[in-house]
Amino acid sequence: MKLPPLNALRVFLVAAEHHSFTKAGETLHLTQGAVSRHIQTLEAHYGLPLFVRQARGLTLTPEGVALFPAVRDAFSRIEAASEAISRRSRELRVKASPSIASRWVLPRFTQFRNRYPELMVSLVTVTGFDPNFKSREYDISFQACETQEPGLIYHRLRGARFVPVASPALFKDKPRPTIEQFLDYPLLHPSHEDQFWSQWFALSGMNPGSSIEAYAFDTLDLAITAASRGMGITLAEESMIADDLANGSLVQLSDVALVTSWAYYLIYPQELATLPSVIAFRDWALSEFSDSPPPQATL
Amino acid sequence: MKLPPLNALRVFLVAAEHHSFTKAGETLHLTQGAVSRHIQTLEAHYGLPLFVRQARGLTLTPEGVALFPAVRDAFSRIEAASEAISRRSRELRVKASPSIASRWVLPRFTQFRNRYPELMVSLVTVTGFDPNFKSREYDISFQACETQEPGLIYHRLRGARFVPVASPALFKDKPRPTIEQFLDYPLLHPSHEDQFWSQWFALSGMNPGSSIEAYAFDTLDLAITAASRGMGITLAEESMIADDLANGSLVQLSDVALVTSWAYYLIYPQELATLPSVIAFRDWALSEFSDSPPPQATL
DNA sequence: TGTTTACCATGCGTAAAATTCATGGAGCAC
DNA sequence: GTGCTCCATGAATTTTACGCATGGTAAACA
Repeated sequence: MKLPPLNALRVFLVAAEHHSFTKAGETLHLTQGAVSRHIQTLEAHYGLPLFVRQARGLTLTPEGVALFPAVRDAFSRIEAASEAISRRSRELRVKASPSIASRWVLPRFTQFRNRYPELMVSLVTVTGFDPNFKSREYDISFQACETQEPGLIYHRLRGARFVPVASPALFKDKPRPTIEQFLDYPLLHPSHEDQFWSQWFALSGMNPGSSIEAYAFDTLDLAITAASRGMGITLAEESMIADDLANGSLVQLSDVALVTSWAYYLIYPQELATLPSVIAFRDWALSEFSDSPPPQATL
Repeated sequence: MKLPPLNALRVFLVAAEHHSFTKAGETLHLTQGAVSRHIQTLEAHYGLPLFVRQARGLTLTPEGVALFPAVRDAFSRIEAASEAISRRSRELRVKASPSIASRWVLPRFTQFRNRYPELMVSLVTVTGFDPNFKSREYDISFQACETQEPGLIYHRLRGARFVPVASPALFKDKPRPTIEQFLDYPLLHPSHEDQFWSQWFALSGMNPGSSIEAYAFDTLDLAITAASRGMGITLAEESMIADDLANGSLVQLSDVALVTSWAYYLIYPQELATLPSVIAFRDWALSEFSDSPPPQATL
């Protein structure tokens, strides 16, 4: 393949559009002389003139006329493809369940946006999980799961540990309840399905039998919010209540923690692994949401 | 318009085709390091990787995959257009009538081809004249004419001057005929239409009346050829018989020359005036077929 | 007609970019 | 481990691009 000098071609394109070397130079932030030389280079390459230089403006030779649309189309094709892949590197859609979004991600999100101001990060809080990212509604996902799908990359963030918490206002002047006294209060359940409370009581050495009555909530987040408003005692995932414990809106009522078989992961498709936006978010998320130290809110 | 570095794009294209920087370097006559740097430039421009470097071969990232066909198509578009206009600069189709072709052009044609070996020159000998070059069957034309069409460029080569010639063998041992004795021999007429012989006799001060019987030929060339074979006396255009006079196959029988109102021109469309091939041929033809000195054959 | 004006061309010096060379390092095969 | 094959990279060099200033030309102007 014997291509003409490509930079000269771009100069040719602009000069042909302007019918002027001088104006082309202004557009390209070049001097008129530089434009003239580029055109000369191109004309030397083809061995024929592309412009007819007249004192009264510049016109294209038939060869220049033939070349012009090809160059214009070629460059606009490159421009379109470049624009498409550039956009992908600047945008990032992060998916998280409502609980994780409000309790984990949102408190730290501004920090990330400040560190990477050129990234257009958006938070998607669809419930449910598209296991293969087929819908392409998001690029990277915070997700609790037990099994792994092929084609996806999983970074384990932390296991889930549930501890009992309640608003201090719930007890007013009374002392905080012992485990045995939990049943005197409304028990809030962070799920409709899992039997967190009975598992936790079993772990504590109690067997309350079928006497557990709990108000079930859709999400972990709602149960925590309800508890902090004094509606009762809930089991809360440890990493989600750092803020509330710190500002006193919740108190932890026991050190007994229910550890689930599943864990929280950061997940993204293998083919996005090279995107700088994905890499940046992954590295940041792994350092922020890592296992050992319960994360501190940094608003 | 914000285009990526174009030379780097070409390197990217070749590297993507070879799945190897080293092989791309060989193809492009560059070192492997230079290719590596070009790719780095491009990746820095986009802010994302285009290749996945593995010890076992090179693969494209999804962004590289997206970019590849656009670059390939864009460059092949440029290449096609370049090829088209390059070909136009290397090819030249010269039109001449059979007479001019065989008597003027052909004897000197090899000289031109030797001087411009890169030009693909072809000789088109259609009879008749497409006055506006509309058929596009030829680029430049030797043509006898009186009027000029707009949009065409005319270079006058020489007026036509007809003188009587014959083969010396026609007269054997007899002396060459005087003008009065011409009628004793067959008169060959180089045209079906024009009355060259009667005009020429008038010019010589003779009035042979209607007694002129002439064998008419289609072209000037045929009449000359017939005369050189001893078939009779013909009027021949001066510039077409230099060879024959020089090698003795024809002798000129009088200095009286019939000058026509028309002349021979070299003609080409204005829009081809910038083509180097046209310019080269025009300059050569003007010096070769110029008016004053009767051209010498240079085979 | 002479002058101005608006172009493009070009010689020269400099700044920037491309390229090479030599070397280093990482993964794979044996 | 050892060799092999790639790609990355620091430093030096060559090449190229560029700006500046100037010159030339043809149209427009007055």
